[in-house]
Amino acid sequence: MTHNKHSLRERVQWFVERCREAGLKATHQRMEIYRELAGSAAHPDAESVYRGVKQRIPAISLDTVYRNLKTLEEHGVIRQVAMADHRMRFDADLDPHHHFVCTSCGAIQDFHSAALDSFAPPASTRTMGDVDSIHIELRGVCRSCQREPSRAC
Amino acid sequence: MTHNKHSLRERVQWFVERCREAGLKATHQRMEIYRELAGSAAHPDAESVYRGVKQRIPAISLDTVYRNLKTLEEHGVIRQVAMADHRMRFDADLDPHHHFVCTSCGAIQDFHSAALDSFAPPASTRTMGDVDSIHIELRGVCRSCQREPSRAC
DNA sequence: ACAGCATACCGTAATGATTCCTAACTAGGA
DNA sequence: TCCTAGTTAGGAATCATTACGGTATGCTGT
Repeated sequence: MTHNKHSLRERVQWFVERCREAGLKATHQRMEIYRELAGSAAHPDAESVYRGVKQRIPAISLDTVYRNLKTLEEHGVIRQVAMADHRMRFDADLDPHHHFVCTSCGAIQDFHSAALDSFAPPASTRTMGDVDSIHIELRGVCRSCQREPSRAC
Repeated sequence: MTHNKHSLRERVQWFVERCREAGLKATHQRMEIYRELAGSAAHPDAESVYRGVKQRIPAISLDTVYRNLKTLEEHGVIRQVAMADHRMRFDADLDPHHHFVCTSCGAIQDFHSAALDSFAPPASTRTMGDVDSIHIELRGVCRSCQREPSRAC
């Protein structure tokens, strides 16, 4: 299930074009890594992406997954989402959106908010530096965890 | 330099009371760890706290620092700040505030926003869970790094 | 001040996520 | 097809973080 208005096929095609522009080779492994990420709404970590891709490319190396996630992030094709459980997660959706993070199980859900999209940094941040991106996160306990406090989602 | 309206002495005193309430012993090491954190506006990671405390308690163990930071976080006395560079940083300021993160040197600066403090989560998040807090992160390059791109802040 | 008990401490070893190394391989252009 | 810079696989290395075992210390009641 995708979490984007474009089909997975369209997004992979878009991805290939971005790779060309960036001078990156559109290798089989690289495309499958992107496809795995774009096809998941769970904001998976590197290990999860690895497991998913491994089903289609059994010989894939974990390092290849890490290397490509890092490369793609550097080129702005995907985003990193920092979590408190010292695992980095990734997101292939570059459209403006925000995250609801469950402080109990760590699950991340996307949501949209026109009010937040139009948030302007207060004047007090001017002296700190130039803002490139804004990252908004709501924290709370998700419904599943409210029902079953012991279990992970 | 503190980043809080209360003096360091007041905050340590408050900390000791919170420890008592939580049934935690207010040991020398624990207090120094908190003091180190509360006295810094740099949101240090565990290693930095360790180095700072070590100047006053040379025999302190790195594990003691990690264990106490974790314990204090579990008791809500300090907060964890997740970073994309797979190191967790800590913050002794529990008042609502947000962060400007330099993508070049990793420095974190606090800022406040009354508008966000009173922000009401959109209806679409109702089904996800109950929102406890809103956390905003601005990413960009800080003034120091703009001047000296090569050096860390 | 002192005993008893739980908790916290230290040093070190282990774990888990991430990155490095390098020889072999591949995409994409000439 | 051929060349070559970029990429991969696999294992070893690194870094942050946590677990363990033995010892020491803070707290409570005497």
